[in-house]
Parts: sequence; structure tokens; C-alpha cells
Amino acid sequence: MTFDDFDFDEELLDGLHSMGFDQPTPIQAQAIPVILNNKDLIACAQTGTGKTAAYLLPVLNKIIDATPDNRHLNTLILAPTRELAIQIDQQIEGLGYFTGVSSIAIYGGGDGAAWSQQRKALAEGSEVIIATPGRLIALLQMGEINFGNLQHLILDEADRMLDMGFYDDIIRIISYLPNKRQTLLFSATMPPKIRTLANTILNKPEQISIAVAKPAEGILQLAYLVYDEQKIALLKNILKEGEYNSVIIFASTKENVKKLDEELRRNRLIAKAFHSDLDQKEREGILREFKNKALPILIGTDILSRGIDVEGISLVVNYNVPHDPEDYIHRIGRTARAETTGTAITFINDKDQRKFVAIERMIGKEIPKLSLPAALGAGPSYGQTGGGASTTEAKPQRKKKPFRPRGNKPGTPRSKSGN
DNA sequence: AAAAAAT
Repeated sequence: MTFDDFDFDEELLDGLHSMGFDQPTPIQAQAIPVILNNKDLIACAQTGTGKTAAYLLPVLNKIIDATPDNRHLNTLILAPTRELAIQIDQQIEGLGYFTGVSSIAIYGGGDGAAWSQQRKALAEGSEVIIATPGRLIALLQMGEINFGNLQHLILDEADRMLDMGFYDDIIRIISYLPNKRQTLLFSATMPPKIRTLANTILNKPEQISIAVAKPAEGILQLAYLVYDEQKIALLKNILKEGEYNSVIIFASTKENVKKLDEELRRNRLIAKAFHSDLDQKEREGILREFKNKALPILIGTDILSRGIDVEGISLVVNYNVPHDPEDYIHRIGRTARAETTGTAITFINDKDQRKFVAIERMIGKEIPKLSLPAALGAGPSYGQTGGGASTTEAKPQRKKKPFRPRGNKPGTPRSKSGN
């Protein structure tokens, strides 16, 4: 199967070929006909599967097929992070280069210039808006956007948006949209909350599922059992081997990211931190440097874990085991994109062993544990879970405590139970 | 349990 089978317009095929697209990926092969057929869609698909183009291509094609007087604000795409919104916009610019479709990314955090730029683009009549929820709602309340003729609503990374508490915002945004529209929902996972959302905002959707929660074949996954005090030395050791030219290091908190950044700079490694405390301008500048290979090492929170597509990342380091097992797949998926290869190394301290076992269970295989370089001394041993029972042991029957009111008088607040 | 997102 090739893209020519979809009967796309020439201008779109030109953009497609100039972007190096050749064969449709499985999600594209399945989603494109459904979308061209004007059906609502729930698609279960990870990033890195070609999901963005799967909805952009048919939507762009429908826009250029519309009669000239119908070339109004046509499509709204919602995304969880600003960087993702920017990236989707860039992909429209690439794929739609020869189509003349106009788009604008709408998101917060910018200065006054960003505000006026967004308003100007809206006034001039962008056909596609890619937005994070907050700023979009602000503009809607100011009456700056008319969605009266909207044809398509697309929710990208819907599960992440719900994780971030955007349910009410999404419903609110939809209240500004026409009921007669095509809605497409993309999500890496399908928890009940997503089902509820889908039942509320989709109309007789078709469903496709591509996602097997499996990392790409080309990723070599490794791990170290390591105490917190040894992590910096281990990281320096890995980075100074020097065979990695483009590296993302994930840490679980902004504080950890900042500390790590200082530490690496002290060691004359060229690194920068990336997290939500930075100015939006800085965020965009740093990401650009990293994409251009002017910056070899990026240290970030999970703001970077989903969707961010940078070519040629050779190594991902999980300085902490991610809180959410899903994030592991997303994090390591930053490397080995588009059929290349890469390495993902996870640092597991004694407390994180349980979380890592959950990850191994999810991906259905055990990740090899490397021994620490001799200079670092011994790390924690496997099965050590920071005092708790080993996860590999059978769960002992939990004793049911008989309910006892502990002498509280009715109506008096209970003392904080220690749980 | 952490992060992100409007000002």
C-alpha cells in the first residue's frame, strides 16, 4: 500500500514526499479511510506510530477540497503541552507546504507579542488551530474565535490531557463548537475516563487500536541498580564514554532536573535543563538548539516524555524510574525513532525497584541489569525494596482489621489516621 | 507521588 491509494490531492502528495513519507504506517492505513469517510474515530495509538500524520493528511486533504468560499476556520486540534502544539503546527507546515492551508499554534506563556500574533492570525482566518486548553478558553471568552463553521475536532494525547485535569476544560471548549462536526480522539491508553469522554463527545465512533504497549524494536534497554549517592558518578561515567552525541536525561521532579543540570555543567558537560519553570521563550530556544544538535544533552521532566520528536537521539537516561509505567514507554520512545536504533538506560534505586518491576511486567520482559563500574562500589542488590516485602514473593493474606471507632464520639472529627 | 496548563 502507498499513499497514492488514498487519492490525495497532488499538492498534499508533494508535501508528503518532500517530508520523506513513503509507506503509510498501520495507524495511517487504518485511520485515513475512516477520517476521509467523515466518521468519528477513537484511535488507540502511541506516539511514534505516525499518529499525527494519520489525522493531518485526511484533514488537510478535506480542507483543500473545500470550495474557496468555505476556507474558514475548519479544524481544532487540542494537545496537552505547548511544545506538542508547536510540533503539530510544524508538521502541518511541512505536510501542507504546497497546499496553502494556514495554521496557528495557540498556547500560553508567551509575552504580549505572542498574544497579538495569535490574535492577528485568528483575525486573518487561520484554517487550523492547534491549542493547549487554557489559552484557547481565554480567547474564546474574549470572543476572539468563531468556531461556527468548524468541521473537525481532534484530541491528541487525550489520556494525558485527562491526567492533567483538562476534562472540564475540554467540555467547556466543546460548548463553543457546532454539534455537527467530526471528532477524532487519539489516546495511548483507554482507561474508563477516556471511555466516558468518548461517549460524551463522539458520535457513533469507529474504533481502531494499534497500540501494543511495546517499545520500538530498535531500543536497547538496560538498567543499573544504584543508590542515589552513586547516580551522578554513574551518569558522568556513561556520558564521558562519549559515544552518545544527543542525549535526553529524564528526572522525576523539576528540582532534580535543576540539580542535575548544575552538576553536569560543573563537570563541563554541555547540558541544559528543560521544565515548566522556564520562560516559554527559553523553552522554545532550548528545544531548537537540541533539535539542531547545537546542544548535546537535554535534562527534562516528563513534559518532554510525550510526543516530542527529535531526530537522532542516541541515548535516553531515566535518572529516576518514572512514576507512571506508561511514561517509561513514552520516555524511551524519544530514541530509536523512525526505524533507527538507540539506547535507554534506567537508574533504579532501592526504593524504585517495585516501580520498575511493574514496568517490566507491562512490557512483558525483564530488562538486563548491568553491574556498576568498579570505581563506584556496590549498588543495591536486586529484590531489595527499601524495607518493604519483595514484590516477587507471594502476597501474604492481608489481615482484616475489625472496625473499631476508637472511642470517637459521634460527630467529632477523626484524628488523622496514619494509613 | 510528579508534572503540566491562563493571567
